[in-house]
Amino acid sequence: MTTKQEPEIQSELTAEELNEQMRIRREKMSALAAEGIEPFGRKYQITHHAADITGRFEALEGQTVRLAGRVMTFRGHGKAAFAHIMDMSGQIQIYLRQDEMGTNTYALLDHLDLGDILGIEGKVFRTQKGEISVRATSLEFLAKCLRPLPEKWHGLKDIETRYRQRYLDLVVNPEVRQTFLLRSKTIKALRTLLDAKGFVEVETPMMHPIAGGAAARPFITHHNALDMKLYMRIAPELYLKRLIVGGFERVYELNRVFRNEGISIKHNPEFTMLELYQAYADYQDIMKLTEELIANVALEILGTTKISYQGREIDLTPPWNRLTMTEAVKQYGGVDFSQVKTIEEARAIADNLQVKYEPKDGVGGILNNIFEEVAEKHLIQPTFIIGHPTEISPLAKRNKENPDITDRFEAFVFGREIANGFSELNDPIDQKGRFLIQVSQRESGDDEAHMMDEDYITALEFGMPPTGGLGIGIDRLVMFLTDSYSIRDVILFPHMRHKE
RNA sequence: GACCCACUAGCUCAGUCGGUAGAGCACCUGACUUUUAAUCAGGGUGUCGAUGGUUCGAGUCCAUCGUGGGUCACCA
Repeated sequence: MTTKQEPEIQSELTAEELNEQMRIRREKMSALAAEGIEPFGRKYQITHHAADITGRFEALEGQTVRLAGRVMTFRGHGKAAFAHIMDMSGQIQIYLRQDEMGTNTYALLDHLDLGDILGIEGKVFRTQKGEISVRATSLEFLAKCLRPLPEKWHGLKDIETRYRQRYLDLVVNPEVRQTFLLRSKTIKALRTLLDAKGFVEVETPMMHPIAGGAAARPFITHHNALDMKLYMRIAPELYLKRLIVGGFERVYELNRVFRNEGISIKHNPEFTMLELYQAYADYQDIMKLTEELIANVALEILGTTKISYQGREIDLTPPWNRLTMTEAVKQYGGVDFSQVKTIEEARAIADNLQVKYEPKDGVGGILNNIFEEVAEKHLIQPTFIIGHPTEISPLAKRNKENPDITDRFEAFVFGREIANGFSELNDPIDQKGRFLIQVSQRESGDDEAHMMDEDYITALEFGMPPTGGLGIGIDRLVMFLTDSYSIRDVILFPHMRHKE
């Protein structure tokens, strides 16, 4: 005879693992259960949020309301008590009296802890000190909080804990909540603006057989059933342009891309990008669209196009300044690159300015390095840099007058690239040639060079209309709009090393 | 990847010259029916990030490691 053996599950923490406060909270939880009250309750129908009550006090005074939220403060006064509870909208004070709630219900407060989530029913009133409050008639435990919350006055400051346990950050640091609400509004505003212009939002693959559309190292994964290598996308560009070939004239995708690169205050391995493509437009049209989009989002979210970032005033009002890369290098580096024809001349100028370059860099690559070194940091006010070398722009259309540069722009704010766009290269012969150059660079060790994408060339051979395209780094945009120093402050769960 | 900084109670932080581990909030006990950083009386709850080393003695000095942050490199 065999008996089914239940595996012994060690789900509860041992007494040694619990500190005093956690132990006491668990005891209170057990005490509630012993009285037949579920410490982790069920559905609670609310009638109002905290801000509804404080905002419409005159209309609601004396009326019965139901609200729910987390207990943030508690002040006991014997047979009466005050608490603040916080919901999505904010906080409101609750006044509890033994004679109004009944001795039994009031006694439940003995088992209450800061952080517990309660449902409260009561009447709206104003205290003698003038605070709009709810006079509780009943109380329900919706979730017991078994761990002590961070301190009410100083909040949670430890950066590691704030990122690893973002929920705590959100509970105790109201400005963090604001930042992420603003992020959500920014993304919504962008969608609304684009939808109004006839752009269609699409979803293209995040797992690519060939990682294209940008110069970056990809994350590599594996499909078991097909036994094939896949790359997490570094950009949706080549798929979105296939849709332009297919007749979608205005498309956009606003979602995550993944780049296997370093982490910094400006870089997270996964970040959010808006990419859009507009058929029959060129980079000039897209520049106008870019400044209009960003200015309108700021207006929508902040009510102004003049923002303050890290103590600097930044005016996002269109039109933004436009400067060619060569002009920028002349203005900020004092060197005239317009007449440079040979690699030797370019290297000499770079050496003179102590700007580094690699053997693979041509005249255009060196110009770009110099630009980044001498000019970028000066571009505080919104500026479009245009006329990027063809060498560093393998997907952009050549300029009609000068085939060595492209009809491309990058938008800089506070010295940081915030957008990148160009007239798309729709000539399949030229595109194949550019890919071949990339492939040879890749073979000589540049693992950020493009891979050959024959299928994309085939798509172009069917004919892609002249098209303007744009990419906007949404995290960086949100950083500006929320005056956030680090990209981690606008990403809910930034990348962290696995602990333990 | 290099360099610099941080890591002490649940949280925010002190900790002198190497000599028994501290404060505020939170928590516990008691009082209190309009408080709001409630107040009053009492109570320190700790693997000082980890491991070695020096020393009679290490939170403190040294080394290595871990995690996080910053600067640089990298990332057009």
